[in-house]
Amino acid sequence: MKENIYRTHHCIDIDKKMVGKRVIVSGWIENIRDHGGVLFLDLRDNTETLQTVSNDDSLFVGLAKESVVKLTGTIRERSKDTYNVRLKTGEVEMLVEHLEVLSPSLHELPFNIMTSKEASEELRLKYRYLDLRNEKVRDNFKLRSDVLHFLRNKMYDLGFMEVQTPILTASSPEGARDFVVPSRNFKGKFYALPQAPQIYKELLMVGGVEKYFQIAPCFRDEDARADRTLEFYQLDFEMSYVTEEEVLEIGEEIFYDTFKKFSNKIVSPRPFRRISYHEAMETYGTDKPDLRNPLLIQDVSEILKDTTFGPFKKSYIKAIVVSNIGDKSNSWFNEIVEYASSIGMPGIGYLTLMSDGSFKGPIDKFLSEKERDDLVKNTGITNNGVIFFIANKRLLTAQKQAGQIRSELGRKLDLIDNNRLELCIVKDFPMFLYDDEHRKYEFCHNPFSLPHGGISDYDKYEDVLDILAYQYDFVCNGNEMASGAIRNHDLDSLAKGFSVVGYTREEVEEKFSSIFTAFKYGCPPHGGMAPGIDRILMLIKDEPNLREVQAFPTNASGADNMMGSPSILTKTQLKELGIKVEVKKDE
RNA sequence: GGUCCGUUAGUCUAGAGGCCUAUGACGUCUGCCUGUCACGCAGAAGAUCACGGGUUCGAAUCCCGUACGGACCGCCA
Repeated sequence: MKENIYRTHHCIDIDKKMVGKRVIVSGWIENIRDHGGVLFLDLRDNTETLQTVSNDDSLFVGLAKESVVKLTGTIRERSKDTYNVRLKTGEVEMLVEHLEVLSPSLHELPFNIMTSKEASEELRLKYRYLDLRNEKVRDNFKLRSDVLHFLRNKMYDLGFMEVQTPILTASSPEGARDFVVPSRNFKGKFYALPQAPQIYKELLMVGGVEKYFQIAPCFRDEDARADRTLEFYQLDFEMSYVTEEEVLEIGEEIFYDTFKKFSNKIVSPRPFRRISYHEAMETYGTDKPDLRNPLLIQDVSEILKDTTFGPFKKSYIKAIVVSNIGDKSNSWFNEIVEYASSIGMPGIGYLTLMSDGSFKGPIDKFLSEKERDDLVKNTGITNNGVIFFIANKRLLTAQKQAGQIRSELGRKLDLIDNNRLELCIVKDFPMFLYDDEHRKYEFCHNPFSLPHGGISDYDKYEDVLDILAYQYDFVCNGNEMASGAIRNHDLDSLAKGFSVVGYTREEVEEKFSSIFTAFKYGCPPHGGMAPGIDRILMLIKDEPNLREVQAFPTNASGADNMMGSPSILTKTQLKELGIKVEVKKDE
């Protein structure tokens, strides 16, 4: 370590070899122990804690923990019986000759530094700088730094070029709400913060950057969740002249190598399983399946198509078979029923297969002999197993509810192996979904994705819902980790897609004029994706929420009580921007 | 926009209509202690039980509303 006026050494460098040397160290007072005649002061710096000692009762008087001090003294060996094996400096101590308070701390702290993770998140975020003094908290950011370093190196090694794209950009229709920034020079106009550098990276392809990447901040003005914050970072990349598989292989390398290097968990081997969106919805009831959960969803609509049980009639019926839980208590099953009710299911049927081959359960009396036989034959249920039935007249609802029941059963039965990182790739997303509520089509994912058959798909399929796109998500343990696509660079085809969701060609050309103009000058076929940095870190560190891996996050409502943001502007600021604020009072 | 959960000294927490003049631990302050290391011992201070209203003879405790915090649904191409 370089010497300066504050230190000749960091604590970590002080060991037996230093005995007899006069050193200067600076850092925080972690603790003071007064034994009457001998006093200990633990000094913590960025690297380690060092015990210092004085026989002068007056030297440490009035000092508050967490004050910043500079200590000058001589290193001496401790007697063997007072070694502290928990400190790397534990065989030595400093006999303090001089103490200088560089910056005192208040005597009473908002929380104990060493156990800050036990304090409420609200307090931790308000005093994040104190929280960060806890090495366990700071570890996440050391890891974040290491992962960013690793990813950046990897992208350079793979031949990608780092390009930084604007933070002040244009608001775009479709997608999430934009955060907007008023313009002073163009009164009444606004910049928007990027939800992702989507357009820019495609323009880079047009500009001849064949392999682009960026560790890009993304902003979305939507309500947060444990795994969703207003701003987050993506390893955004895009490549020219590639097929879907080639992009997926790069993605696999990034995820596999990163998890392998930084996590102790078992990482699923490459290649990751490819699962079509259709299969994911049918088998897992979600487009982000947790493959650690061994339970699978089966469709029994055909077997029960003539059922006499009212709630099953004319419905899509999904089944989940669980082995060996037939002897669970009534209250256990009641909890499942309650859970089903809590997610809006009118009820959930279940049957237990008894050793004599009969079923036990409230809906057994509605089954015909053939239905019973077919269920046993087709579902693979074994003695003492239970079939749960999830039925709904809408396919998507039946699938999603079955997915939620699958997750709940997995949790409740402790079927999730927390020591694994199970990755898969969900692909072949439909280009469009139908929004029942608003009675219109909408893009399933990204409007700029390429349909499998290009523009000809719009002629090939009578129903646009049948059009599949080169669109893919990387999923790990039930979390969406990355999203990407082979993009559509054919203007007619793009415009066709937008027309399905209700935009005229003119509107599209205007709203996306940059890309619609650029593509007229020769655009290489291209595709890419964007792994979420924060979620990768969250999984590696097993943190329950994203905020634990962000240095200064907002709270779950999007407010920052440390900085006081969002905040009001002064009248002068507003005037300069030409903005008048009218806050409607709720009545 | 909606649903659910929470809010008690600086911090974490006990508390289930009268045992509350509110428990314990940590922290803070004072004193004692020459080998501790989350030192120990003795003592002290520190809480309008988030706020407003209601029910009740009586509310930290039950009800309603508000604020704040969290999880989820909607939303997140």
